[in-house]
Amino acid sequence: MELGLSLGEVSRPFGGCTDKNRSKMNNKSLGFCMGLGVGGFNGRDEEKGEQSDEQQRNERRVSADPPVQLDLLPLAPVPRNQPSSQTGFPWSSENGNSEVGSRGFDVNRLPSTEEADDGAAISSPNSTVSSFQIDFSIYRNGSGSGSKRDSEIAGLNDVETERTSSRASDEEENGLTRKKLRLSKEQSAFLEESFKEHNTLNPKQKLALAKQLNLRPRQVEVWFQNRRARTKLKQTEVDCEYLKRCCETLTEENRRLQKELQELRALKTSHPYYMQLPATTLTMCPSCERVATTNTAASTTTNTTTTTATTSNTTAFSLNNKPRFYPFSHAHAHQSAAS
DNA sequence: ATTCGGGACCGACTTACGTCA
DNA sequence: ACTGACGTAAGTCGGTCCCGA
Repeated sequence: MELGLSLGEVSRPFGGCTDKNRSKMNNKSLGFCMGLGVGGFNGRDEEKGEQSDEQQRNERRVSADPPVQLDLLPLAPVPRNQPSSQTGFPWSSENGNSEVGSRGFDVNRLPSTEEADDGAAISSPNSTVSSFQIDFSIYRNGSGSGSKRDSEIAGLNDVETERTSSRASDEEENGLTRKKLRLSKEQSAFLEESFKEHNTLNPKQKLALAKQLNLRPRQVEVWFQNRRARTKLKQTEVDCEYLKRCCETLTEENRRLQKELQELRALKTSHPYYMQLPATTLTMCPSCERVATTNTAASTTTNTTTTTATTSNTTAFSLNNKPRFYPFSHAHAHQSAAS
């Protein structure tokens, strides 16, 4: 059994928040998503025919123990298709233009040797690179708006690039562990955008991204893995904070109810005949949410007012926001007036 | 139809590097 | 210049799934 909470940009935290579901909720909505996994969800095989094996495998994994999902906060709509159209991800365009186009900055790799790294699919006639080309080379000469640090990070000049590449390749050739190299700001931003589109990659997407960013497919894969891990960690922290607040709220509610119970017991003690009412049917006014008895005992309703009914719905965890019913019903001025 | 081995992928955990205060 | 904290790229391990023999 799984209890899942997600707050913020929900990135498929558990089965109920699948990409598909989220796309129905204006995709990357900001919202709160709470789930209780009880198993038995059965609607995951729809539209499988249009998905790659990888996507299907991902969905199977995610929905293995799908929860009952509860969205607690309104979801802020985000215009659909914007990221896709702006960034032109390879998998979001099928115009068949397989031209590689611009060359990326070479941070970590020797492009000539990388093609064979994860298979030869890059040069496939069905390459999805197509219109996905962004000329990252504009960042290389430091003419952008970046600071000195930015230009150091993002705009590796040719000398640095050459040095970096040769260093990496030298170490790889020597069989040593390759030094960890930071992705450029633009590479990270681009990966980030694609992550917003798909937080998992199929092999096609991975290869296309790798080619576009001039990275090894393995680097793209690792980046997405780490990105998912970071998202999950962040989400856990947020959920933790939220649950903490919920706990505090419930503690406060509990304390108040205990106090109220004491008061009611005291009331019962001081008015021993107060509870000796015949069985009644409790009804509630929809406007003021106060309760009154409706049978012959209705005439016995009192004007005693407690704070309970009016405060119960201020609690975050009041069940379904339904007011509670108390046998010590409140006086119902307009109800009696109507009768 | 079932079993088994291999490959691909993932999450979790860890390591190590780069950056910054 | 040095150092510790932090972010993150990358390695490792175990689990799952799929596919073909």
